[in-house]
Amino acid sequence: MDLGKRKTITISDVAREAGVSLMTVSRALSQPERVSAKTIEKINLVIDRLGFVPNPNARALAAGRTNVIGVLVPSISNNVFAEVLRGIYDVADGSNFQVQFANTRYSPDEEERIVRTFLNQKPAGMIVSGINQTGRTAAILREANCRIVQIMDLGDDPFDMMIGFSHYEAAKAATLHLIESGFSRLGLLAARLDPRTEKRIAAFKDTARSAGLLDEAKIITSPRTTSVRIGSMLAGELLEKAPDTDAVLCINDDLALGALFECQRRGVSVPEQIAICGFNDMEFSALAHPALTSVRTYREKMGTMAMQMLLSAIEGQEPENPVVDLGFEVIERESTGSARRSSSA
Amino acid sequence: MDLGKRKTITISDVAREAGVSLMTVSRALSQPERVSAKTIEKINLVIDRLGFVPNPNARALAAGRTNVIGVLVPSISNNVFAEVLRGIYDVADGSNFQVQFANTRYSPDEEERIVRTFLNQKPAGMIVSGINQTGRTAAILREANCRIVQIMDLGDDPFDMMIGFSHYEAAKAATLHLIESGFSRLGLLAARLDPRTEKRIAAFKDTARSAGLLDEAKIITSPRTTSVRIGSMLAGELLEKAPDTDAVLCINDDLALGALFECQRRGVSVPEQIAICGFNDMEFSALAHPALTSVRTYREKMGTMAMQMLLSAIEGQEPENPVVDLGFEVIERESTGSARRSSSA
DNA sequence: TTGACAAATGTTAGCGCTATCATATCAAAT
DNA sequence: ATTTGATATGATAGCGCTAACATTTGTCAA
Repeated sequence: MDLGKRKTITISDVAREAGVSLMTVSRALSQPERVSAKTIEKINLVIDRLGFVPNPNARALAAGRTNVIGVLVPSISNNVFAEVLRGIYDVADGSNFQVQFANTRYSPDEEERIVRTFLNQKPAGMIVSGINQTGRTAAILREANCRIVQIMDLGDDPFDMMIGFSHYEAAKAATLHLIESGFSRLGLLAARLDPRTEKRIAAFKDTARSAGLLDEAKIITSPRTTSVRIGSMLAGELLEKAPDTDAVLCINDDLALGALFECQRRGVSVPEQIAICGFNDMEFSALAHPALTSVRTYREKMGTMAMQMLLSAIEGQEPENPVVDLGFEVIERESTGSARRSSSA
Repeated sequence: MDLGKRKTITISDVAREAGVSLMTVSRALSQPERVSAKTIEKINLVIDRLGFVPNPNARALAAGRTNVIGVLVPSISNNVFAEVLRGIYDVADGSNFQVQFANTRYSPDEEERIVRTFLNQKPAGMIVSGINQTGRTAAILREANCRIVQIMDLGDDPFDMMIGFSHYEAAKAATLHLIESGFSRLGLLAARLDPRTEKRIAAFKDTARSAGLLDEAKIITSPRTTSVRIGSMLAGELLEKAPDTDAVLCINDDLALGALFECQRRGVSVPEQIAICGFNDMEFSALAHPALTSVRTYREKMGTMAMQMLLSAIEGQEPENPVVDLGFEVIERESTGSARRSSSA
């Protein structure tokens, strides 16, 4: 490896070679409309010949701002966030802005630390997950000298802009679907108890209670990270503790898939003996056998729209509505399909 | 939002308040061992009171280097890379280094562009995926003034350091497993034809051919992004075009899961009528019903080790061996389980 | 008490770029 | 020709920090 210090090519090298002042080169780079076409062409030729590339650090220092968009999500390995990130990157890659990403590992303290670090780099904008920041994090963000989009959830008091859906309403709709399908001995599987999961759990409990169908013994949770394995484990626990359960709401599709596999292993037929409803409608849910009922959420779209709102706002174009509700949809499939039929039979 | 420009607090503000010179503050921050304990304490008090945070751009500009580690992977939504990234972040989060991540979308040109951009920020190190960069990208990387780790694959001529496994050997082992299990009408499902996938395909073909079992009609591929859905589609195609197939190697576990679901939908029993072998041993493979045979690869470990090697090298500690082969393991499960039994029955 | 040496702190000069203001250039209008 | 008002370009002063060297302070032996 060449560790020798080839002299870095700077804007002044380009200026000298092109026979113009350094400021003209700087303008040619960042405000080309203020430089004559002839000069720009001349400069670009030199830039190509020298292989010049501007130093973003010097730029940031001199300008007092960057083209960085800071993105904070709780987890990187959770597919839900991976899809949101994909949406974010899809839009960012077509812009001049650079995404810088960090994961909080579901820790509010970590989140606060990262927010400070990011803000220090004078980002052009930030995307943060959820509405349950600590008071201090919230205070820092409200004072931040950049535009902010909160994603994944909805609330009354956005820092700036917000795009998400109501976890409570979505889980309520799923629970109602089970009830309306004729199931009455409702179970719940949940893992990774973050604020959004808790809202879904609350919705399930409230809705089941209202229908007189709440049985706390059928609620199985784990603080561990959600996964197919945990889904199998929780389902096993449910089937043993409360074998009379006739339908189970899984707080996400990983758990639902794990639950489906566990039922298959135990010879418990889905949906005849137990119905399964997932959450998020991940790709595999439609393909599983039996296909899994789930609540569709718009994860990639959340990412793209968040980024679009942010970029527009940075460029001075205020969104008509700073809070966007992407909604959700209960997608009924085989795994909750036959309750009415079998009970009416 | 407060868009007013509260004056930024700089190192000189801290120095003045603490009654020391600006350089002492700078040292207290980056080389505390060169400052007396008393002075450090005094400075830290002022830093806390003022809420000072160093400006990373100024730091980078003055020092001519950053604490950024650039990470390049082809895709963000592919679980395989998400797991590698998790490993990388796990190590990075415990260090002073900051990960900056970009995805090349499997495009060599995009990769070249991103490498240029990254290198411009004078990163402390880079992690790049694979060994199939374009000539120009390779040239740039070899000249780069930073340490580099290549991940995901293995090759003879590392830019600097390398950690991965042999895709060819792993797919060969999987194919041999099918052959040795007594299957003889071998199919292959593959999607997303990147260089590593191609190596696995080549290994399957070579190995099947050597055994006199290669049937090109049983090789079904798609250039589209790998997914459970594509797995189902390809499996459907295979079952229709070559219904005599008795075992299928899927180039990754997403495809294998899709194939399993498709077989279940069509009432084709696994492994009695067709055996399925996946690749990567994702979490769900062990849990599926029947459990999926797969080739275990060490994705998170690849991330953690890559980062550890990189950080050690940056700190001047050369690895004993710059090329690390993480190996693989064929994990035999139910989905390829009963060939010998059924054929001997 | 004095030198000698290390430890601690200070001074100075940039890093590569942009903001800001100043100046030059040029076409069109007088 | 001369004024005018844009348009294009230039000179200068930092942005906030660190490298490199310079100086001061402290510690110990003789």
